[in-house]
Amino acid sequence: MLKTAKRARSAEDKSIKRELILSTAAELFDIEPDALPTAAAIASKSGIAKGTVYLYFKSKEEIFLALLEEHYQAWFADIRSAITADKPDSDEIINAICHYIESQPQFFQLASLSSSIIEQNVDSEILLNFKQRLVQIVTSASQDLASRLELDEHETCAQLLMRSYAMLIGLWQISHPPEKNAEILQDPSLSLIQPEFSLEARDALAQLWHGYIGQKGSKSTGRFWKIGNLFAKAD
Amino acid sequence: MLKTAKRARSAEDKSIKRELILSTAAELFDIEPDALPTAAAIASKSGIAKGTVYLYFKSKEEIFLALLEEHYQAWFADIRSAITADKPDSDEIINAICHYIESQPQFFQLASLSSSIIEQNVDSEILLNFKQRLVQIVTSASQDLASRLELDEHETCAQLLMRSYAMLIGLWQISHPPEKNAEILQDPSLSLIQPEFSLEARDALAQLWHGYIGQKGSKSTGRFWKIGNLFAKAD
Amino acid sequence: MLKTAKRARSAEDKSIKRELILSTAAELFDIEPDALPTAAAIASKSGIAKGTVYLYFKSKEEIFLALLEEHYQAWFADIRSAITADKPDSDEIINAICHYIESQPQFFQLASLSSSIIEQNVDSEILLNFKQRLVQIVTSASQDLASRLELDEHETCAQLLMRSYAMLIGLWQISHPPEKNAEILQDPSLSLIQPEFSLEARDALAQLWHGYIGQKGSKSTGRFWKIGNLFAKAD
Amino acid sequence: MLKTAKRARSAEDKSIKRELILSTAAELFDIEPDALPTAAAIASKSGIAKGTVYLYFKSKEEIFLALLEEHYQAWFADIRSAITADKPDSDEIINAICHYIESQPQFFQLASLSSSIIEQNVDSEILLNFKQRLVQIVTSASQDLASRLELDEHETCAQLLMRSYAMLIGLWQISHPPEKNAEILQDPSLSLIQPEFSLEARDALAQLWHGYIGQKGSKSTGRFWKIGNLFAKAD
DNA sequence: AATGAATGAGGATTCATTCAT
DNA sequence: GATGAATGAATCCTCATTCAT
Repeated sequence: MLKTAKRARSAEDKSIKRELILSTAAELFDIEPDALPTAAAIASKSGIAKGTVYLYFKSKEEIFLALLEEHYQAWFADIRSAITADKPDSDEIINAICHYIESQPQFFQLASLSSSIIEQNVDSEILLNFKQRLVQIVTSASQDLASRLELDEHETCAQLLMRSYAMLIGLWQISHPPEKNAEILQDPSLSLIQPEFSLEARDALAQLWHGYIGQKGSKSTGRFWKIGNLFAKAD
Repeated sequence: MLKTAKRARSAEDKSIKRELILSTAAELFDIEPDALPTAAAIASKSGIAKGTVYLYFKSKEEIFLALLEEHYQAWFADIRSAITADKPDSDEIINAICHYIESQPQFFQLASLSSSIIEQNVDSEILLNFKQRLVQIVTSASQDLASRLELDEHETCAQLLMRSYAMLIGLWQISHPPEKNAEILQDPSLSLIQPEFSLEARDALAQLWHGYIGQKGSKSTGRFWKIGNLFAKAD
Repeated sequence: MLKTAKRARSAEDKSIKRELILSTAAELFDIEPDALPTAAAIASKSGIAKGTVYLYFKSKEEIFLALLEEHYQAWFADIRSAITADKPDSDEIINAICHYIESQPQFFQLASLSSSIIEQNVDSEILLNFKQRLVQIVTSASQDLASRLELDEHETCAQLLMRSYAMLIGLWQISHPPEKNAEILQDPSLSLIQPEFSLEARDALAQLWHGYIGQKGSKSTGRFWKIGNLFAKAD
Repeated sequence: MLKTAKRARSAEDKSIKRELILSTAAELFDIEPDALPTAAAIASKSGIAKGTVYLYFKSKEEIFLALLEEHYQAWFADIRSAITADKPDSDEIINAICHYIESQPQFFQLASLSSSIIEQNVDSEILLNFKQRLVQIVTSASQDLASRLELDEHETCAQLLMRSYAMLIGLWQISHPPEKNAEILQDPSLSLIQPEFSLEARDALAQLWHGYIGQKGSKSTGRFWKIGNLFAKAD
């Protein structure tokens, strides 16, 4: 009993320490969001030895991959919980999608470094596992969403979510230049290629989803969807 | 190892040398597309001295910003030239958009490093100028496109192009993991979150543009557009 | 005649250009007095081509050696002209010595880089010539001073000047930390090892010269010197 | 190439390694006294990795600042220990001052680079701390010296030491041209402005201290001092 | 498990000087 | 004489990761 208790507590300790590393990494990244904090900084700020960090993560980037995974999970959870109506209209969905991104700017800031920096330095297998879990998350959310929308094809729903993600991450990168240059690039002459994220995101998503409804939904009666203003003319 | 004229006195000579640096940088980046080649490699492969590179570009990243600008220009030129019909339908436009991206994978590979790496290390003012020129390019192309489509609002057209770009860059990053991990991530279980770029891009663009037509075009007679299959129901 | 005229003007042109280089170098050094300006900066600011600079000076440091020589000349000229009285007292002499140093801070700023930086990169022969001319300047000034003081041994006078110079250059270096650190080193706790130059210089010189009078002057009647306050007790 | 204990865990081990770096830096500087050795050279000659050097010192210049501090400490210690007599005369003091400088030419060679090179590249705070410790050393030595001389004003004593230092560092720079030019500058025509250090230093110091006694000491009975030859006439 | 000392590969950039034009 | 394009040596420091303790 003692041993299990001890083991259990030890496992808990481990988990706590892991979370400590993650949260410290997150904090530091928030302070300087244009680059991943150094392993030394994470160790020192969390009060853990550098070597210890590497007992919990095989590489620095793995820390941020884990952080990113938490964000993906939280994002989809947020989407699911935000869609309260049984038959949400597109505005509701879009709001749900944007809510977490806007309230947790770290998410997309990190996601924007994913392909260029993080994935470069993560063990292939770890990355595969990460992506497979991600598929689960997306799939599960899509099924949920599809059922709420009383749609049969949850794959299409998943695809729509992925396209939304792609569009959003693209818009994020366009609209968030490195802090160092942020000020000078505020210039209004650039508004076309550097839009304000929130507005543009919602509008662009509405367009994308409208296209979806136009393509796929038109075959249906359209009753499934309470179409928001933007979509009013689509019928 | 190429030997050019000993000294570039004329503006033309200088331009040639500048292009030599750019093309060498491009070549090297093609060989290892996950990171920018080193300044030393670029110099040595061009057959010029390291210091000379810095006569033509203030930093290594500026080389790649210039390369990227060439790609943007070529892209929009390609789009404009590919749209031959007076009143192109959406398929034609989408094909035009995708053509250059597909035939010049370097373009998006580089563009994906733009915000995370290139813009970080480029002088603010240079970056501002670059972006202002980019606005010109986009604006000009939008006006051209709008006139061909007999649309009044070229701003909307520009916006649509930007959204298309955002979506495409997002899809590119999703579908192109670092070479190092490419093989293991071929796993079909990941197809949802790692689609084949070309197909997905065209389909997603169609959806986006369809949404545009649905939203904006519905006000018009719709005769302006020869809507492709995907849009068949939109009439 | 034409030729000589031309030659003369050309020689004058040359001299003008040389002076232009020197004055530009001086200006730039004033702006950032902790390091020698670059050859490129001097060329560009003076509107002369980089290569041309090297037609007038064999190395960058030679420019500053020449500038330094001008300062030495001006300094000794200033000393001689400032000592108006026929039999100057020590205060007068000390004031004369300090006047130029205080009004031309560039002089000692440059002189402080002389042994560690300038002389390192100057051709041996040039340096020898420079120093030989310097000896002339010092000797001549000493003779003048000695005669005014009605002293026979001008060598001692020269030696005294050299010691004064050594003390002053040492004090200058102690009291002028690099600009970058100047603020933080203002701390009054450091006043002992970082005195205010002007006050300390005058006081220290007085002490040194008093020592001279004590040693050498005591043999004399003392009538040669109108001893200032500081020396009042020495009689 | 020396091999020390693999890892310096204890404070003592670390101190040993730190000293290893310092002594290696000193050795290399002795070999080429006109410039600071490179970080790579120090590392390689100590048999440790480059990165390790930066565990012990934040910058290369900090190494030499530390070395300089050791010299200052040793110098003042030497002065104090060399003055054995209870009431030392000025010769004794001057000998004490000169002894270390002459036996450790590295000291002044380094000190001559201090303001122009070392202090430029050292963190402000480090430099402040260094100087504050230096004040302590000087103060403590002055008090000791003042008490031995049965003088009340140890501040004056400190000031005198500082002036002596200033004079000596100035004389050192004048009399020690860069090795590269040393030979050609041996020319006897330059003896006036390039004296032999040891002789000139002692004589100049004597003069300075004599001036001190003349100014300050004259008020006293003079019995405190066994005045050497040079001062004989001052009474 | 934890530590933190040690590693050492890795790369951009500056700038005095030269020399082809 | 003038130019300014070309050169390329020279070097510091960071930081992810390992491994002896």
